[in-house]
Formats: sequence, structure tokens, C-alpha cells
Amino acid sequence: MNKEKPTIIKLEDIAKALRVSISTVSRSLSNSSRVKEATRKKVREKADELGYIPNQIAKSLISGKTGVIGVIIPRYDEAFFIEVCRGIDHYARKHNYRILISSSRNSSRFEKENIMVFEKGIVDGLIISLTHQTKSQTHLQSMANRGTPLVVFDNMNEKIEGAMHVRIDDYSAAYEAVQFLAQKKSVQTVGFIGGTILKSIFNKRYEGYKDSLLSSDFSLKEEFVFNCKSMHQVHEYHEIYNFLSKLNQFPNAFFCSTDSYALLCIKALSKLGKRVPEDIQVVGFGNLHYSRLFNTELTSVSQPSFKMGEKAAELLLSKIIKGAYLPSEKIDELILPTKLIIRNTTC
Amino acid sequence: MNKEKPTIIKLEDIAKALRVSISTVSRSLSNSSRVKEATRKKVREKADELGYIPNQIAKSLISGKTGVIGVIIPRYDEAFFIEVCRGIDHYARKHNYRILISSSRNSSRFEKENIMVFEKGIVDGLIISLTHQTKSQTHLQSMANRGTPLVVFDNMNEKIEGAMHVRIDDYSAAYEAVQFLAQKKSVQTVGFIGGTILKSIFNKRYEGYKDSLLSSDFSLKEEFVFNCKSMHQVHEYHEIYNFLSKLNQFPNAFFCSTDSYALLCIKALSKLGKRVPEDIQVVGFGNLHYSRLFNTELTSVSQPSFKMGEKAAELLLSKIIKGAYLPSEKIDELILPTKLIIRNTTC
DNA sequence: CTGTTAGCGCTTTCAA
DNA sequence: TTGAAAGCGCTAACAG
Repeated sequence: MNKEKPTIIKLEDIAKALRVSISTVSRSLSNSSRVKEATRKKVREKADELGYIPNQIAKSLISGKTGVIGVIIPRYDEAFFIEVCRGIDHYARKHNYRILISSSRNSSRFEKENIMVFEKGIVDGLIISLTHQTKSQTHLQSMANRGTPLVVFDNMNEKIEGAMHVRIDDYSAAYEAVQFLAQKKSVQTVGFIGGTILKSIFNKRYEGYKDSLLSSDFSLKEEFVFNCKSMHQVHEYHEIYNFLSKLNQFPNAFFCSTDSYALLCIKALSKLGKRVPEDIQVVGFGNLHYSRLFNTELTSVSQPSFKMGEKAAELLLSKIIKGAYLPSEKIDELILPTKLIIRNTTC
Repeated sequence: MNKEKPTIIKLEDIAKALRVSISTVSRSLSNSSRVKEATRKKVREKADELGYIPNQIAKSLISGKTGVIGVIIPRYDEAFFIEVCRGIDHYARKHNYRILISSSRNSSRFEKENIMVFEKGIVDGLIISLTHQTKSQTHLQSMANRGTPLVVFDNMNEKIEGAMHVRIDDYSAAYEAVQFLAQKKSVQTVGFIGGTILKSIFNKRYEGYKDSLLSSDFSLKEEFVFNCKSMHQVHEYHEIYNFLSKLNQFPNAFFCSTDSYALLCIKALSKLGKRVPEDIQVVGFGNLHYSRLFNTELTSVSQPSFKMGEKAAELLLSKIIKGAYLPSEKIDELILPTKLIIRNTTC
């Protein structure tokens, strides 16, 4: 049979076969200077012949580096996080790094568990988006204190000393999106659909919405504001449908704090016989790719998700490799620009 | 300031502080039997006090196990793969395992690179969905020969000896979905929209479509069959729109080999003034969650993505821990059931 | 240019 | 019940 013996080849095996020392083999394989060209060649050939694969674990034990960066996101099934991961992966791979992704499932308990696993030295640094549940950040803070490279992106609560933060200006982005709506003649009222206000980014988007309305001399009507409690798409739809169906009167537009809420809102509105954008305009937040699969393409605040991942990875690797996130030690956050993309759910 | 010295505590530090040997500390911490209860307690307290965190790398070097399983998917931005990852993660976490996700970006070169990284011993096993580009599987085969636990899911080309395969019956699933359409009085012709036929699953779905048509005494019209060449959503839309706009006559229904194609198809049809399902019915494949975000909910072949991940993880961990994928050595593949979910794009 | 030796942090015999 | 020592696979300082 084809039972190759599952022997794992190590330096010693090559050394023995060639009657040279292990160090010579090691040096040859790492292209080190001080080995005779002939020996080096001989070694490499033997290594190939035997199918030698270096043991990364042993290397890591010595170097203290694993070549892996940890990523913790609140959930897998949200396109924004996946886009960020793509960005991280894209940058990391160029620098010969891998990413270890974990989901905290929106639970601070799982989040902590994941952090603890990473702390055991299997990653060289960590990129994380905090869940709304995270109250105490002491774990992350002590990680940063211990000198572990740490980048927080998207949602965060308090700042963490010694960590870097990558985010957008949620407040202003929301403010401007609502301004865009408020400036239309056809718009007198704007509603809001968001997620739990415990999550700081959602809260900021709400604040932006609110202030934008007020600055336009619109009144903020509580009955047009809704925050989903559930974290599951099917339930979210029902919550939103319920909310809308109970409205006696509709606002002229809705600003939604994610694209997903916007799509669910449109779906519910259409179920209720309202046309988008003729009767009611809708603006989302995130500009995720799936919003393009839809018949009426969504107007949305574009957030540079992929870029956010790339930047987070860049900062982290800089800290890992060069010892500093940025040349200037003063800066501890990076704010990426957003842009309102106007498509067909507004007119 | 709060500059804790970033000293990393090791067993030796605890040993010194307590004037005991390193072995005693190690034993105490691993709850080993043969340590006096008092000593054990003393050690644990000291460890806590000093903030000791075990070095997983050192442990791995000894045990030969990392507690990590590698996952390679063709792309991040396809909901199916993410669902599978969720399933893998769900099972793995219950068993104290982590997952290291990489994307092959639909390139056999990247795929090979990723495999090579994993082979260096940073994972205890590998779960992979092959890209359509993969022609030579020798790399995976030799990995399996070497005894590395390996589970292939979704797309695969030839079987790999010593690996486990988890999949659905793409042919039959497509066959039945098309039967469902063909049996309608209103349907005389069914079109097909798919991806590259180089990908075996797409090819099987196409074959199922074809045979289903033929067995219903429908003719297979080449002009109603289209395979996207691009792997990018925006381009895919244009390809599909182009294809449809050139049609002189339309089929009564389209069977699409993914949900994403189905949604793009619906979008293009609507652009062309066709109503779904009144004028043309559409069936997708995958039943992914985002298909619920849309106004007209998609009829689709439900594929147990999450379950597929769980099963893949279960088999892999069984091989890692117990030495065998399944009690019976004979079985080398697991075929999961599919189901047609009828929603509003068919009538 | 090459070999010897001492670890990396931990577990695990083998002795005491 | 504890300690000393060997060693996981590799690198790197130190000799030759």
C-alpha cells in the first residue's frame, strides 16, 4: 500500500544522512552566510529529498514570535467584520503573517476567553472589535501594559493605554447623512432605526442623527426612533416590522444605523405597501457589498471596512516588528474617512 | 506611571519565589496528583499573584499538539464559507480548539502556500474547500499520507486517500430543484445561470439541471445557459445582465447555481422589465441568510452550511484525538441532506 | 567554514 | 511528596 511512514523529518535526520552537524544543516537551510556553497546545496537537496518541513513551533519558542496575529470580532455573520478581516488578511499575508480569527459572539465572557487563549503566546498581537457587553476592559488594559501589540477597531468604550484605535467618525457620518435627507424639500421628518444603544458606535450614530435633526429645526419625534433588541436577523425583521406597522403616520425618510437594518426596513415598508424611495426614503450605514444584490440599490454611508482592516494590520505589524505603532508616539487613534454613497433608495 | 514591567512570568519565577523546584510548580499547576495539597495551593496562589500565563508554544513543542485547527476557504466574502466556518468554530470551541482561517482567494498558488504554512506544525489538522483552480492535489495527498488529519468539504476534485470528505449531493439537489420547476404547468423551459464549470460542484449542479430537463422531455437550449466567468460581484452582475438583455425570448424560469447568482439574476430581470415570479421564476442554491434581507424572499436549495462545518470539525477532532475520523474505517465521505425551500420567487 | 554547547519554557522520567 | 535532569526541534553564541 501507499503507507509512507508518517515519520517527521527533522534537522537531525538530514545531519545524520550527510554526516554533518545539525548547525550546519540549520545554517544551510536558513541561507546563512557562513556555509560553503557546496555544503549548502547538498543540504538543501537532501532536505528536499527527505521532504523536510521545519517545525514552526520550535522556531517560535526560540524567537518568541509566531507569525500569527489574533483577530476577535463580535460575530462572523456580519459583512462588515468579514470585510475588515479581509483587509487584515490582505496586509498580513504580504508580510508573511497569518490571522487567527475568533468570534466573541457578542458575549463578553467569550471575548475574555478568547483573549486569554491568545495571551498564552500563540499570537504576536491582537486586533479586536469589542462587544457592546464589554464593561470592564481591564483584561485588555493589562495585556497592553504587558507590552502586547493591540489594535482596537470599530466599537470601543474607553481608550486603552498603549493600544491603537482605528475607527471612523460615526457621529459626523450620521450627522451628514441625515443632513442630506433633511435638506430635501420633500423631507420634513426623519426616523431612525438602530441596534442596541449599549454599543457605542450605535449610540454615536444616534447622537449624530439627533443633532442633525435639531440643527435643521426638525423636531426629534420619539415615535420615529426604534432600536432593535435582538441580535438575530429573523427576529430583527419582526421587530422592525412590528414597529413600523404600529405607526399612525410615517416619517419621510429613515436613517438606519446599518445596511442590514436598512434592508430589513425596506422589506417591511414594502410589506406595508410603502414604496421606496417614492413614499419613504431610506439610508443605510456601512455600504456593504450585499446591498448591491438588491433591486433598488441602497443609499448608504460608505465605511472603508477593508481599509480599516489593512490599517489595523499595518499598525499592529509595525508595533510587532518595529516596536511602535507609528513614528509619533503621541497619536493613539486613526480616524478613517466616510462618504455618503447615493443610490436608489433616496431621491 | 502605570508602567508594569513587561516581564513575562515563567515557572522558574514562581519556583524561585517559593524555593521549590520547577517540576513541583509544573505539577501543581497541572493539578497533578503527586503534590502535597498545601504546596499545590501555595503555588497556585503565587502564580495568580504574579500573573502567570503558561506558554502555549512551549507546551505544544512537547505535546506535539497546538489546539488549533486550520481552515482554508476560497474566499471570505461568500456567505456559505462563513457559515461553514461558524459551524467549525462552534464545534471546535466546545472542545477547546481554535480555528486559524485562511483564504486561498480562489488561487491554487495561495492555496498551496497556505497549506505549506499549516504543515509547519502550527495546526493539528486541516479543513479545506478546494478552489476550482486546484488541479494537482499531491500536496494534500502527501499531507494525508503523513498522517495529518484532513477534512475536505464542499468542492473537491479527486478523492484523497486518508482524508475525509463532507459534502452534499449537488447533482441530485439540482435535479430535484429543476424537477420542481419543470412540473409546473406554466413552465416549458428552464434556463441556467452558474459559475465556472471548472468548479466541480458547479459542474454537478449543471449536470443535475441538464438531466432533469431531459428526463422531463424538455429540451436543453444552449441559449438559456450561462456561466459567469468573473469572480467579482459587480462584474458578475454585468455579465448576467448582458446575457439576459441579448435574449430574444425568455425561459419561464431560471435555476441558478448559487443564491448570489439568483439575486443578481432577479435584479437584472427587473431592470429588463420582467417580474419575478409572475413572468419568470427563479430558484437559487444555498439558502443563505442574506437572501432573507430582500423584498421577495428567494426560493432556494437549502444546504446545511453550519452543520457542514460542525460535521467537518467533529470528524477532524475525532481523528486528532481518537486517531480515526469514524468508528468504521471504510467510510470516507459524509453526504449531508439538502432541501428545497419554497419562498416567493416561484409560484 | 563547521562543530559543540547552551538554551527557548515546559513536561516527564528517574531518583531520592 | 519533591528535585534533578533530559529533551521537544530549533537557533545562536562560542570555539575551533
